[in-house]
Amino acid sequence: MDAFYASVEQASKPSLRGKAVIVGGLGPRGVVATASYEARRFGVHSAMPTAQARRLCPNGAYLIPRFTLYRQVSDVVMAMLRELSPLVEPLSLDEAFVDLEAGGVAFDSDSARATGERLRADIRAATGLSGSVGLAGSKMLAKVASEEAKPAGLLLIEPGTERELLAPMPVRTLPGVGPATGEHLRRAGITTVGELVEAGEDELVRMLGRAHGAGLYRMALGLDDRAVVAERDAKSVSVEDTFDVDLHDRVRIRGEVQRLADRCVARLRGSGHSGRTIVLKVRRYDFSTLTRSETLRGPTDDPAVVREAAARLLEAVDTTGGVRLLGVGVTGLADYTQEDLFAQSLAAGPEAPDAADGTGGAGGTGGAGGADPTGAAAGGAGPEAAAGATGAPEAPEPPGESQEAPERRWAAGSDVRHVLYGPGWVQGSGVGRVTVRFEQPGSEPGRVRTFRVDDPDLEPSDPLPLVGDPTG
DNA sequence: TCTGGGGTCCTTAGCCCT
DNA sequence: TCTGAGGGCTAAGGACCC
Repeated sequence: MDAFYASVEQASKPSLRGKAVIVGGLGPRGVVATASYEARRFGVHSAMPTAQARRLCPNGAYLIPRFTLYRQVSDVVMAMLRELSPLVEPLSLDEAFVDLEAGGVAFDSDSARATGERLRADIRAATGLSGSVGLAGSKMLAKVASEEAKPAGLLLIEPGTERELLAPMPVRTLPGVGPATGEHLRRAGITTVGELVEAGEDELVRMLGRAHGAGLYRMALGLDDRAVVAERDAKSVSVEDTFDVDLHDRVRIRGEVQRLADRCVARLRGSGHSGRTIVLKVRRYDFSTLTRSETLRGPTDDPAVVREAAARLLEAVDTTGGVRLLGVGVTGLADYTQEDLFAQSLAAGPEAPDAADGTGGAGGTGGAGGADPTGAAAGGAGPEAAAGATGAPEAPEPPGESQEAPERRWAAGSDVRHVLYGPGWVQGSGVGRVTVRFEQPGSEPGRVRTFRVDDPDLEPSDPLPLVGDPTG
C-alpha cells in the first residue's frame, strides 16, 4: 500500500485530501511513521524526528497513528490476497508476498499482470486506497519491483532481465542493505548492484561476514530461492517506552520496569505464549543502548516472575546520567502449558500471592505521556487548523479508576462524536480548548468548531469504515 | 528539542560438555 | 590423564525492516 497510514487518514478525513499529512509520534521525541506524498515534497520522510518534519513542513497536518483502523483496512486487503493464493506472507500491516503460482491464478507474464491489475482495482474498490504491485520470480525481486512501481503502479520483472535491471541500481535498493552496510560498501567504492557483483562473493564475505556477504552476492545476481511462508511463529514479544524527559529517579525507573513487564506479559498471554528468556532494554541519556537478559529454567507467563526477573536485571544497570527508554521483552517462546492454565485460573482471585515489591501501581504518572500541553502547531495546509501535540501513545491510557477525573486530553487525529454535530476528528487542542472538524469518510470536507476540553457533549469514538457500508 | 516501537536475524564471545 | 576441536547454549550488541 502506498504511504499507508497517511493514505488511510486522507481517505478518512476528506479535508486532508491533497494535503501534506504526517502520521507519527507527536511528543518532543516523536518520529515520523508515514508521510503523504504531498509531505514528502517538503523533504519529510519516515523515521525523521517529528520536530524536524515540523520545521520542513510547518503547515502539514500532524496526526497520531490509529492502528485499530489500519488493522481493519489491512485485514480487508489481506483477505483479498488470500483469495488469490493460500500462500500469503504478510510483512507488515501494508505489505505481503503472494505466491500466485501456488494459487493457480498466474502461469505466465500476461496472466500475472492481469491478476495484479485486477487486484489493484479490487483494493481500490474495497478500501478507496491505492496499492502497488511488483511481479517477479522471487521475493526479493518482487519487493524491488513493488518499490519501483510506487506510487499506484505495477511493475513486472521479466525472467532473464533481472541482472541488467539491477546492475545500475544503488546498493541500498537491495533488502538487507541499510545505512551501516551501505556506508561500509561505499567506503570500499561499491555503490551499485553491478559493482557488488564485480567485487565477487569472497570479497563481500570478507567485508560483511559469511551470511550477509554471501546472501548479498546472490541477491545482486538476482538469485533468491526463499519460499513464501504463510504462517510464521512469533519469536519474541516486547514493549518499550521512550520518555519525554529522561528518568533519573531510581524508584521511578523501577516502577516503569514493573509496568512494562506487566504490559509485556499481557501481550504474551494475549498471543497464547509463554517464554523462557526475559530481556531488559535500557537506552541511556546519550542514546547508548544496552540489553540484559536472563534465561529461566522453564517458560513462564506469570507476571510476578517476569517482573522479578526484570527487576533483577535492572539492578545490574547503571542509570546515573538518566534513562530515555526502557523496554521489557520475552523470547524463547513456547505454547501454553498446563501450569500456565492453572495459574490463569487463580488470576480471578484477589491478586498474585506474592507482593514482594511494593512499587505496585504505575504511580499515577500516566506513562510516557508526560505533561506537554504544547498545543497549536500545524494547520491542515489551510489558514486555520492545528495539530496539537500530546506525547501519548495510540492506545488510550487505562482509565485508572483510582484517579480523580483528570483533564481530558484530545490527541490530534483521534475520532470523536458530538451530540449535536455528529462524527468528527480532533484537529488540535490546547489551553483548555479542543478543535474538531466534523466530517467523515465519503463526506465533503467539513467545518471546524472549537469546544472546551471538558464539554460533556463531546465523546471519544471508534473510527468509521473508509468505504461506506450501507447496512451500517 | 535529533533519533519510536515491535520485530527478525547475524555475529562474537564465553562457558560447558563430549 | 591431559589436550584440543567442535557443538550447543547463553548473553550482548548491531543491523535492518516497516
